[in-house]
Amino acid sequence: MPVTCEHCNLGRICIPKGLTREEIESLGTLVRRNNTLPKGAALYHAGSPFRGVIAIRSGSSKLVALDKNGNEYVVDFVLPGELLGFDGFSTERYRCTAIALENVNYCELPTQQLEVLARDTPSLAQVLLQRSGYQFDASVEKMVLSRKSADERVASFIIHISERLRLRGYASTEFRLSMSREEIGNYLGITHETVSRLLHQFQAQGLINVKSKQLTLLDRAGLYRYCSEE
Amino acid sequence: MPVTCEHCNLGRICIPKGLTREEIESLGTLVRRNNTLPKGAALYHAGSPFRGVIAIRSGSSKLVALDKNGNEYVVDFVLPGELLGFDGFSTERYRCTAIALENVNYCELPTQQLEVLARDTPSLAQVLLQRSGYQFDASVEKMVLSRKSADERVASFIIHISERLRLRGYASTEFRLSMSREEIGNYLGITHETVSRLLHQFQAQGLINVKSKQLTLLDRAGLYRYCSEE
DNA sequence: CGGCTTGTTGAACCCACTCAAAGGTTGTGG
DNA sequence: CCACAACCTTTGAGTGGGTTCAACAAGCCG
Repeated sequence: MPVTCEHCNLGRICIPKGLTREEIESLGTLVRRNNTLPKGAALYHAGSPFRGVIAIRSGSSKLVALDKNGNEYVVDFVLPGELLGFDGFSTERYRCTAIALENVNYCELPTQQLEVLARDTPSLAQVLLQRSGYQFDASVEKMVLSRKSADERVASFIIHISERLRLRGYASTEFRLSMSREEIGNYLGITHETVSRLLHQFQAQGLINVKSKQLTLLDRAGLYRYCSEE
Repeated sequence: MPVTCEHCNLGRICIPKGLTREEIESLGTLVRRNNTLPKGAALYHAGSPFRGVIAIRSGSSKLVALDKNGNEYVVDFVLPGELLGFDGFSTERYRCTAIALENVNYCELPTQQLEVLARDTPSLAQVLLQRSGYQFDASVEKMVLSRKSADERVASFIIHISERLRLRGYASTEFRLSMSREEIGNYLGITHETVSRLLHQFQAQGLINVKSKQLTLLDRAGLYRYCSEE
């Protein structure tokens, strides 16, 4: 069976959601499917021209922004089945750099096609606007999180990753953190030492099990209690 | 002269930017113009159904999110000429509550019209996607800011407000901070005491002049030097 | 004018950072 | 397949920026 949008196992969560069968078929003819990149490679670079929206089929990625002093800021992680590229819509150039955290397989919906398609398929515009809105919602959550203490941040991070994996049909109580402690800390606005300390504190409390990058959720409710107690 | 989109002094920065004359005219027939709300009133409430996109014509507003404990988080300030409502696109319900910081006059582009219009006017979808993308860019900037020290945050805040006012044709070196110290601190992720201390430190250094809510920028370059020194 | 919200200033404290050093893991080349 | 190097992770001890708590001053509105 060919790898088409119609038969893709990401169908329910990727762009096609909300489109008719016909629309998905015409979408399928425009998408550049089955691209691969090795760990550490960039899906796109900050400042380069907007190419389109990308869907991660397998592997994962981080979205990093650089400030004028060259400091890296991890803005987001992208898990399998999730979209990226929304940081290129406003200025036609990407605001961030997207780096593969492990080997990735992805699909690309090029801009030119996107404009044509949005004209012929009004619901695609709706879907894209909706997805773009998700980004805003996510940024609100992150803002709220950035006012919390370090343990709340780490607890929320684990729960959040777990939820996102579950939503996409992956194991949600036992998974691999493909990013380093440094990257987690950068993302959460704390140091990697603090991340390490808290992961081991949670383990000592029997909430999780960590062995290097492998994580097992033992007591979701217990961990959840950390996510915004008074 | 009637208050139409075509003749609005916000034309260059509001939604119409990028649309043709004909498109602006048809937009004008759908927009609900010249609404007013008193200080403290809500333009919309978190959880209520998405009504559409709103453009502030005069006055200003804050966008606040509530967490499950009822804590308020100031997510953004909206100045005259700026748009709000993007927090409603993804779930069809607003994620945040928008409160007027002073009496506001605003225009509203209702959803139903928006869908009709997006079908007939592909470039409107483009414009909305672009505006939605701006929101993402802004959230990246905020994330970067949230890793900085308190003085960098306050300095950046002043510069940022000033820039936005300048962009829209208002005085950029002498203006009123329509929000309280508490709200600034909440927005920046620091306490109101720290905001107060830093404003007065900047004044002591001759960078600004503050008298209650009135602010004068004396040394933009000097202030800018705070915005991300090593 | 009086009461109330908002803003300012001081002093003590605490959480997360910094610095440092030891232990693990991963990948590469001999 | 082992050895080495580079990187990542863990753990400890001391420090500091911003918070907290508290008291007072200044606007603001009835």
